[in-house]
Amino acid sequence: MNTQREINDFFNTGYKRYVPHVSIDCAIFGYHERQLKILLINIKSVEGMCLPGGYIKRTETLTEAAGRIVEERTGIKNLFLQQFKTFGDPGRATVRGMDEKKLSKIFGVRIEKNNWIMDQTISIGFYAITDFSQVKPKPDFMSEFCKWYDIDQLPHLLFDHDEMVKEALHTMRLQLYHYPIGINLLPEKFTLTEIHALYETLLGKKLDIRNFPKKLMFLGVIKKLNEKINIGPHRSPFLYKFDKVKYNKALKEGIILD
Amino acid sequence: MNTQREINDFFNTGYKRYVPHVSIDCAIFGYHERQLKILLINIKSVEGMCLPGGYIKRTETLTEAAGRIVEERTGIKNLFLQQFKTFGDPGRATVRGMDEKKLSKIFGVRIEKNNWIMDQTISIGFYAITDFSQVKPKPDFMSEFCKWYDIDQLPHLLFDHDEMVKEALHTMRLQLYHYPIGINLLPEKFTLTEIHALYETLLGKKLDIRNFPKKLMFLGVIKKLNEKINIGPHRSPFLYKFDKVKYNKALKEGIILD
DNA sequence: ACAAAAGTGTTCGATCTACACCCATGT
DNA sequence: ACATGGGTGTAGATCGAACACTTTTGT
Repeated sequence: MNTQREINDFFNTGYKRYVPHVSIDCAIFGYHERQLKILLINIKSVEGMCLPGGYIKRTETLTEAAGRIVEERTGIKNLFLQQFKTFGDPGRATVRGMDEKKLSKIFGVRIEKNNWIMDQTISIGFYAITDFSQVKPKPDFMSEFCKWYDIDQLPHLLFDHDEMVKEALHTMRLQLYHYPIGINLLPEKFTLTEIHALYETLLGKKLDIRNFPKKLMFLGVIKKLNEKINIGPHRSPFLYKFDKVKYNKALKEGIILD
Repeated sequence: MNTQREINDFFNTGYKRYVPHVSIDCAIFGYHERQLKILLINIKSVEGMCLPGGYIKRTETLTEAAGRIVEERTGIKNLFLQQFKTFGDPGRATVRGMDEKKLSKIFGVRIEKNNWIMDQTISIGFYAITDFSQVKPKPDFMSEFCKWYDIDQLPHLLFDHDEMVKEALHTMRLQLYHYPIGINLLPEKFTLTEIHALYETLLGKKLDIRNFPKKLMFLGVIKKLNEKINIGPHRSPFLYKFDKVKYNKALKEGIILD
């Protein structure tokens, strides 16, 4: 959605291609070297940031739509996506001082008060995680900025997106040991130290270095290789990789422990 | 929604009061004396059953809407309601042989192909549990039947409602020890045997009678009374009741064990 | 030899599971 | 006294948490 024509089409006839009144908002977490961030965008001429989102094409499943939205902002395909909650309280999406006149001006289209985009919207929350060092965030046509924010230095967000982030984080942390969320965040072969740092960062707490490998190996999604890597003036660590077979099984079914 | 006028209003101008393209479907579980059932309705002149559902008023929160839908079918207010998943795959709601002509005939209103009701809909799933012996199910204006079905003798359901039931059951069972779901299903004062039967039935598996009370007491949501009840030619069991304070706390926050 | 990071094993307590017998009550 | 359902305790296994020292490597 880059040309003016596409923008006009979106406002004028978008309701034919998209399901109106329903949107998807994505909490896209980014990890790299012990840092956890989240991708935020703004809305042109509106003060404040929010989660990237979009509408659902009438031909897409919800997960496909979320995947497309994530890909549009990050360029990354096939991320693991999880629906976490749907938000629809009345007034959730109102922004002070944002109306159809302002929008018309910003986007160069005549937008009426009854435009499909102006109506009440219910939003389905999805979360995903990727490696933020490999991502060049791309704003959508409605926004000027699209940037990674440190998870514990977030500004207050627009709409009900503070609550969305809270729920997304909570769900991600609950699921971390039940779904193989970690792939894509580490190189194909990685050390115990690396995956340990990853889990500590995602969970936001310390994990005992001696218990951690036991747990991971017990879950069975990673396996030790007979290979070491040279890391300079230190003992060379063994490499590990994800067990693709068990990993893909876990993606579909979750890791069931009882 | 009982008079013809209300029905006309619903099809003609319902989109003004309700959020179009979004519905709520409720898996209403019913428990009584070791039986677990679920409430199903039909759609006039359509073969097959499905979950009761409805639209969201523009002034309601999602949970309020779900509560109203549950109340309309059961007469019970203030049930514990939990959102479990949102469903929106394209084609999820198509029924063979159901079109605007047939609907027009059934409801005595002219319904055009572009009526708001005919468009693609995304549905938010909620579950609730009540005591089915206290409920006289009421069909809605679209259906002739509204009945309790035994959970393990369910027919195949319309739309994607087989999957909804599966997900609802799964979520309910996961949450059973984390939310105080059991109230409303037992008399105010109840015996260990009664609550034991309840949990076995909801979980669909045997629970050791000697370990079970320890767990429940440990969770702290019930407390033993210094009272017994006479049950005929047998030893008189003690009575228990829910600890309202801890119960309400758990309703809001969930029961956190770690 | 030293600095830096990797790697590893054991103990303790908590929790879960399995299991069988005596008690209270009304007829 | 008997039939019926109510109620209770313990031992063993498993799981999770806590904890400190030795090994490897390059300089």
